[in-house]
Amino acid sequence: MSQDAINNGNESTSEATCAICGDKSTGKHYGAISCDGCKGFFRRTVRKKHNYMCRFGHGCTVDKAQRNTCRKCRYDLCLRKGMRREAVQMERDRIRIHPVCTVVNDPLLDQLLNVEATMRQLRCTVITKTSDARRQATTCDVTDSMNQQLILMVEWAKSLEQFQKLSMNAQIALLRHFSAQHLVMCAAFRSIHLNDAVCPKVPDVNRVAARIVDHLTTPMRRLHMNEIEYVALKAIAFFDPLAKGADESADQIEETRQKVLDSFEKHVRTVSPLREMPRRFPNLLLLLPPMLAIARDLIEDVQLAKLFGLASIDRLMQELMLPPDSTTMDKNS
Amino acid sequence: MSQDAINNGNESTSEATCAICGDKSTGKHYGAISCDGCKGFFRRTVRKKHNYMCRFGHGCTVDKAQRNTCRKCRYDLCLRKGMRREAVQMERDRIRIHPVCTVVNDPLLDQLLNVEATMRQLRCTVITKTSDARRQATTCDVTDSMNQQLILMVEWAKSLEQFQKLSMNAQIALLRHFSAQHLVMCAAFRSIHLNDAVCPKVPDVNRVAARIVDHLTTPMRRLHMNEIEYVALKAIAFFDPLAKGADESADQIEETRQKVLDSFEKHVRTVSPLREMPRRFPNLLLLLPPMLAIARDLIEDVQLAKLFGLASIDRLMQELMLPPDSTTMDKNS
DNA sequence: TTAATGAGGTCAAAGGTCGT
DNA sequence: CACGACCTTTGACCTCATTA
Repeated sequence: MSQDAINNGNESTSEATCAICGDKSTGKHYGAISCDGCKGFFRRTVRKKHNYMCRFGHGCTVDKAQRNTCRKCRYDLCLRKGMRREAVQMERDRIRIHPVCTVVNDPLLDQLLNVEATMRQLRCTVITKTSDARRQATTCDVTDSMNQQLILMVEWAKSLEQFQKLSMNAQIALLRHFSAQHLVMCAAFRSIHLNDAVCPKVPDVNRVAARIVDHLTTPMRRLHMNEIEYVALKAIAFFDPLAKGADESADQIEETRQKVLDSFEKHVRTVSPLREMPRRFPNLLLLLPPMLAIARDLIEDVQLAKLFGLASIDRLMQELMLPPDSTTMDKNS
Repeated sequence: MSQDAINNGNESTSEATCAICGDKSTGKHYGAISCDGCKGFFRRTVRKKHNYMCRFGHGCTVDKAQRNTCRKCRYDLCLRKGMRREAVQMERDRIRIHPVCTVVNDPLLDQLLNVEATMRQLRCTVITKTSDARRQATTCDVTDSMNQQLILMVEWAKSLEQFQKLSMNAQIALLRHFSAQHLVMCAAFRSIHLNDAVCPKVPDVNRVAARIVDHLTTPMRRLHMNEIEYVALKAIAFFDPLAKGADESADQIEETRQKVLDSFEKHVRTVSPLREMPRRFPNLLLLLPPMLAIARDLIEDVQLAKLFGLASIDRLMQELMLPPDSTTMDKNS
């Protein structure tokens, strides 16, 4: 009887009781019978490489009520009771990729998204109108496609009230400054869900296309960049107070940029609020330098192509992508 | 049906509204839908065992504007709306061990700062050795100065263990990729505390110099960028996994970049955690695109200068700043 | 084949922080 | 010192692959 009582007592405590804090256990975790609390605590500690310090004398009681009072003593006890750091695995992929927030609550991002949707519809129209017949992908097609994109960019900008309010000079400056970046950014983002390359196999643009995929699309994919983040980043790149010729409106442009930046940051924090993906926001911003680099190479390519008469550079492309001093003797200017 | 309607009506307001004061709620706290203010107020009250008394007639209005007028009535309303004292837990372990730190506690940033200090000392040596006599600022002096900076950059990189661990190819790739950016970044940051321009008045480099001041130094000044932030940003720009030729070591480089990014972000949050300067961190990162743009212009200028024989391009500069295929028929190569 | 086990992840509601 | 906007941690409750 007494033996039974003693055995049962021992059994029931060790089987159903957390070896660390005495709470109800949910099985063996990382090598020790423990509760969900101590399990989670140990995993987070190992994953985040936490280093705790005891503010008292390393003799803190670790029970259900006080286990959160000192993390150092709790962690030490985890180890002493048999938990092993190696048993904690690498972080896995998310199970549910944020089913929430399909809707944006931010009016600014909302506006940008709406404009983007309008442009997407418009693109179909423009594209079918311009290159109606199915031809093989030639350099000509590529420049055609670029021209369409540039037309769309102008339309896109014009539908932004923040752009409308600017002086004509500033508007032109921003468009010129952004045009190549726009092409690159569009191509990169649109290729996220594609398996193959961005562009048709034209050797001339192939170099740029490959870099877009390697330097932009791949990182975007890795970051699971979504459309909201895309429109926000595009607006930040577009409203550049340093754009050549926009000096007088720089403050106004900067103000818009800061507003978008603010909404952008809030959004990213909401979508991936966790320590799960820290650095997500800065990493999205770090897409901008390579984007700029590729855009500049694209401009050089276009200049070269023009120089050798390899591409049909139309008026808009000339105006937007090539430096003003390179303008050919144009009667209209 | 009608009940449902009524409930839904109530729900929608009670979901987003603090049951105690009517402010915007942040969820359920201690048993009642409430705002952060009432949540904090209730916790402090319970933890500190406060006993309030109403100086009026126990009929005080508790709304967003007047909730701080009478603590007794606010507390009573908390209870009446469903908050439970038992839901407030005991004090936990501190999250932040380091209260305030004027000194950098981050080993990574510490390392970068130390290397920077060493380089500063070294610079004096190099400069006095190379341009010992006081000559007037000529194009030659400018290229001399650039050469010195490049030598320093190589030394700087070599003292970083994260750099030493890389393959030779990757090391060269990073140095080549960064050289022009290094010149621009150094110049920009060193000019923060200067009143006049960065460079001597040589027309050739004047264009770049002016842009450095306008596009980088001025924003840096406005952001009150400090040295820690400078070394961190420099490291982030330097460890670029997309550097041409560093592909095999890209993962290693990316890892270093992410570590610096992490420390950088933590630092900025510590130094200006305030509502005062939100967006400080992203704005520091947004210095990178203009930095890159100017660096590329600088390279073009150097190429032009070389083409017209205007500058003495020495071996190191040739190796680091000019594209590999532009190498002149050099006996040594 | 199914139930149990122990990895993983989720997210509401606790916690704490720190400029005002 | 209190307030409250903002950020982190906790742990009850899930999913999933492997195993008995």
